Amino acid sequence: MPHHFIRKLGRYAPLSPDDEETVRRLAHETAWVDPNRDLLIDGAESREVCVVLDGWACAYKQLEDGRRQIIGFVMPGDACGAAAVFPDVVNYSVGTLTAVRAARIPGRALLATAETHPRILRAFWLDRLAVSAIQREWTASFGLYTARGRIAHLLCEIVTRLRAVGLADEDGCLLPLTQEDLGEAVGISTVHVNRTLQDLRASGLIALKRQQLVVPDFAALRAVAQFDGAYLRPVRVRDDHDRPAGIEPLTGSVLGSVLSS
Amino acid sequence: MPHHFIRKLGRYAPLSPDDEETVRRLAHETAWVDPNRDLLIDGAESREVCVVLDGWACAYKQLEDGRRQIIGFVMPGDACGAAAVFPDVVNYSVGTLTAVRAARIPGRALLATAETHPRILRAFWLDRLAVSAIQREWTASFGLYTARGRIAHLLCEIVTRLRAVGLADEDGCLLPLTQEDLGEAVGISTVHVNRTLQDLRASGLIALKRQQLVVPDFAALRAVAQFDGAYLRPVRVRDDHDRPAGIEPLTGSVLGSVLSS
DNA sequence: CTGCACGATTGATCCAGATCAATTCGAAGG
DNA sequence: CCTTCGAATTGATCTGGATCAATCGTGCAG
Repeated sequence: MPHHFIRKLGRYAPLSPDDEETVRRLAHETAWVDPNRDLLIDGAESREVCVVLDGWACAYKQLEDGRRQIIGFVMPGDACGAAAVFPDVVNYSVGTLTAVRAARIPGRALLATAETHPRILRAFWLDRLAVSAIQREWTASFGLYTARGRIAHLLCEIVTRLRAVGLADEDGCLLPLTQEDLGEAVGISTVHVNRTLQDLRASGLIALKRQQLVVPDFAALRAVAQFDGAYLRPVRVRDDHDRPAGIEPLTGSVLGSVLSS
Repeated sequence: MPHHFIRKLGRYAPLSPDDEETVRRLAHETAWVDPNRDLLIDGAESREVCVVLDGWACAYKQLEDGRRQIIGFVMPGDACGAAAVFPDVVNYSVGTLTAVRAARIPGRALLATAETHPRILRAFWLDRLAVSAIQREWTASFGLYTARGRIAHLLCEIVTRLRAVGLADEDGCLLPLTQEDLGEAVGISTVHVNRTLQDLRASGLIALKRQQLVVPDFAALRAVAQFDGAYLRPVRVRDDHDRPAGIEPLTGSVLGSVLSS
């Protein structure tokens, strides 16, 4: 079984066999969680990072009246919780959408590993930055596009992210979301999600049967969504020989002192 | 003249006089920038952090057809650019809304400082985390609330953030935004912004004349916006004596190795 | 096989907000 | 005082999407 978390991290920094083994050990203890359970609860203090290895979850905020807004999807290989490094109170929840196999990594263990495996930490941080970029993209998508565009945009994001972990092939992927989930994510009613999907289907942009999403012409869907996947591509960091004179790799003890303040 | 950047950082970590002096020196070289100029351009590579000391700017994304979406405001004391630590290509622009006094801190200088002044780095990071939290909040606000709620929510955010740097008093603040700016921020047409503001005024929730925003009853406005400012409050990080046994402050060289990969 | 439950689908109606088109106001400059 | 220009305001009309209310389809437990 491919390890989606390792594969994901590997996109951000080249991991040595030792790095990979270390990550595998960090996330070794896994457990299956039922659909519709919370992995992380709004307002709770979290000292560990939760890694989803299989299945889908979502970050969301919920109102007293029951309405909820999904603010991001957590897919195989994705991590969530605790701002990743600082023990902190999170101000959103993370709930499973399907059955999920998850690993909990104590912040302490992650930090200890960071000490000795800088590439792991780097990959982890870059992944967090990618999450921020996605969040910005959602904001823009909400403000600028109509239902059609928003859904198309979301589907582009999902396919692109799944491809990164090898869970989507050229022309589609598994999409274990109900139309209600989609609606809560893009901020439109279930009924309208249904009609919008029909519209996209009629335009030949997607096919969606059972939980199989097929995108016959990704470029066409991208055009509708005005989707530019650049924000999802791992940042290129220049090699050492490419670094301008004067910028030296730092060597002091930084992260530790920051945490202990 | 109060130094808003220092004041802002001081909220996240107690800064020693030396820390403060160091920040002051880092951000010493400032320049005034006209309104409607870009501090940061979408797609450009950035190796420095830009700190706004006075005036307002905004992060935004722009479409070919000219429409733009503001994805966040940059107010006195706020920093932007380059994911703060990693030299990187940014996928959004930052433009001034008013005249702005800004300082550019080379990533290199910031990192060197981080080495010797952990509290500064910590404050800086926590500030970045707060920005992420705000972004999540915007996503939720867009999906869940109607124009009235979104604008109320935005005003609550603005007042709360300005209070943190001493630029808002109990009952209001300066709001140097046009109705068009507001519209681009909450994803509503200018005309409707106008009508919504009138509505809020009629409800006695706000008064807005020239650029002065008055909020006679903040609690009432919060209620309309379902605004919970917890996400803007600096995270409490426990003191050393409060740390559970086994969690030691780390001391290895982490950040540097990460950057040099 | 039958009933059940949940998700997808459809139809009809209603409304928040967009869009288009003026008009008014206010501050700065001549 | 008069002009000008950007921003605020107002009115009229149009539409994307919400809402309410069924109905249909399908996998599943008894």
